Amino acid sequence: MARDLVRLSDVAKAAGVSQGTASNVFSRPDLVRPEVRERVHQTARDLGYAGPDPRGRLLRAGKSNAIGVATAEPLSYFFEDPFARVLMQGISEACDARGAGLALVSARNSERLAWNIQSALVDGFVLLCIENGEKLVELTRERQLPFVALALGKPDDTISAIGVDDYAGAQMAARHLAQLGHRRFGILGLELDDAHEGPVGSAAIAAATYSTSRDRAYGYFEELALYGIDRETIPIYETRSTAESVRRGLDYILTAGERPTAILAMSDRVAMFALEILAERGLSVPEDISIVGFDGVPEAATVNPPLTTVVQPIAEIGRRAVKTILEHDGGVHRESLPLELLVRNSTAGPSARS
Amino acid sequence: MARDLVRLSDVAKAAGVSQGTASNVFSRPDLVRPEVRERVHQTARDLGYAGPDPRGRLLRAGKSNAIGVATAEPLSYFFEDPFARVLMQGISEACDARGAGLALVSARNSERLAWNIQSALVDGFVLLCIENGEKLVELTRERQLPFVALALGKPDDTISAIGVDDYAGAQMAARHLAQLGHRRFGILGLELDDAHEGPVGSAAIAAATYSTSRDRAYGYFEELALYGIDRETIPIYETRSTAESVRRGLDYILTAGERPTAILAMSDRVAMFALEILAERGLSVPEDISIVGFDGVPEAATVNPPLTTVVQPIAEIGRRAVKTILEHDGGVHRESLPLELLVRNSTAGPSARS
DNA sequence: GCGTATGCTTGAACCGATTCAAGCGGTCAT
DNA sequence: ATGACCGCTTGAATCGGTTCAAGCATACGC
Repeated sequence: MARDLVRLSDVAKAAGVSQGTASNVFSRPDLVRPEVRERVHQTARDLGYAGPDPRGRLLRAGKSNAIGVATAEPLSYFFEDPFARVLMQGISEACDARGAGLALVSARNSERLAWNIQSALVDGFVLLCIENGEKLVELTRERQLPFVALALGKPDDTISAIGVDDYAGAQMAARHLAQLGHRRFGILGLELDDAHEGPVGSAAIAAATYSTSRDRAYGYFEELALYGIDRETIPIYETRSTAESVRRGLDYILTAGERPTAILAMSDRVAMFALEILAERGLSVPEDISIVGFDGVPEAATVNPPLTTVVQPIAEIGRRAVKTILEHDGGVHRESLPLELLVRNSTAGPSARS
Repeated sequence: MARDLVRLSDVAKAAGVSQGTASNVFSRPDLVRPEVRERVHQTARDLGYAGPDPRGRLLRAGKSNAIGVATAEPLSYFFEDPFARVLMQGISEACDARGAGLALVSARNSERLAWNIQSALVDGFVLLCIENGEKLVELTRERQLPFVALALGKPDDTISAIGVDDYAGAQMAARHLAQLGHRRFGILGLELDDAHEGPVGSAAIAAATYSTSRDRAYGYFEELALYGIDRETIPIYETRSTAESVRRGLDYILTAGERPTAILAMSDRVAMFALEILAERGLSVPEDISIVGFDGVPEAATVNPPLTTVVQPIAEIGRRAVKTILEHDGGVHRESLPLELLVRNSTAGPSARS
């Protein structure tokens, strides 16, 4: 009924103490004589006081004791996407441990996103730069709060960021396949620029907005070059991480030249779609074709066949991000975490029939 | 560097306008003459003003434009548990649509939980009462904000709640099995009270703290009674939703009397654990034994065999919860959503060999 | 030239707490 | 008896905005 009618000053007045004392009763009880303390508590109860309003406290204290995780995807992304989920587990673990709250910030349209970022009651941001990462960084920077970018597209030394060595990871994947004896490859890539899909050449890669895709591509190329494979002969298709997009990508890759015996996928998600589609077409993995993913999401272990992939320490990235925001409060902090190749059953040597 | 040094009043002073006007420049630009507006903006830029601080606005406006989702589980629960994830998808969808923010509130120990609830900057709470639900309700009630309880243990007409008709759902499950011809059952239950596990009888069920478990049990019983099955002959084991617990439950159920031909599980999670354990023991489902779950989480469709289950409109529950908080601001709002039996492959008629 | 409508701008009140220097009564040591 | 000190309480300042009634030009109609 009577919402928020009674405030600390009302309680103080009714109990016959100063507001300062009343405040102490709730925030620093040991400073108040037990007798007075009890009287104030009783008065508060009688009046139906809801306890110190965090809004007032916030203004005074300055800190909201919560961190925000922002992305340009819809909010449900946090609960759906395998990568995001593992990341959030790391983040929430770190928040739990530090007693910090967690606010999810996002929006589809950029106007609302801007507003949400401006008005989020947090002490810092973790930025999930999946798509439209630069916009996100720009908006957050205006807020003048500490933030750390994850998987940022463009490397920008002026902002804190935590990431992985995409280049080295891609090399591991390529090396694994090359050592298995593969010589004909196809690449299922991620977005190089916003809203694009299709076959791409070296030029497009060099001009990529997102360094993640570019670095992975270069890692593949450089490693394969050691085995005498010319990058120009490798079909590469930029997908949009949807089943349909991967289907088109596979079509292209499998028919662009002589059929590859191995596929390098830039994410587990893409690799898993590819697995399904290959099965539909009667191609068996790894007998007919090998495939290696990237990311190391949990689902990759349970698909059929279990996916060989380059695993990122996803949860650890999340933990470090929180730590960075809460502790490294001052300057720029950049960190690159190691990657690891996890060989499962989606890769094998090229068989005679290929 | 210079953090938060410049405030609206500084900008106003520097630009030679009143603070009121400066405020309008940012919040209601159309009220200010373009020329002045531009001058203020320019001054703000020169001074490095970060824009109106949400803390100040919050205090004045009263609304934080965010809802909190609280539970007594650790924060990572939101990203791990299948039920919670689908629920959060519904919640986040509704928040997105209304432009509301989302804050996750939780803590393992109840002291911290209390603090987190008291200090959360939100306009209302959705309470995920999994465990320790009453404590959660009590803490939230003190805050005097609108809230709605989900899956509340004890029915309490004085609080808003959204749930499902557990009783009817359980009936559907039991009826399905009975009509298939089953006459010997075992029940894998959920918690009746905190921190308990083991075989239970009618008395314990009647005295349950959590109505969810009780209602489901009664639904099973009443329906089976129609087929002449005495509830006292049905072994029922209260599990704790872990693999080990389910293993012990299964041990009990399978050996308490003549082996059942069908198992009624009070959650998909429990049913899925049971599926694994039965497979280990060489019992095939549904040939040797049928099993039906409860909840309808997405994973239930992909296990082997796909699980017959009673599906809850989980995401819809989430959506309605948000709607209730944001719109039904005043009184108590109680709602019960319909359940549906989804027959997949974990159930069949009892075979000759059983 | 006068009254009035129009359109910005101002100044002050207010949102709900926390904090801290100063005050005050009483105790203790000398 | 005096001064130092202790423990609790007070009052006022502060946090950073928003809002609204009132004020002040300027332009307009007649």
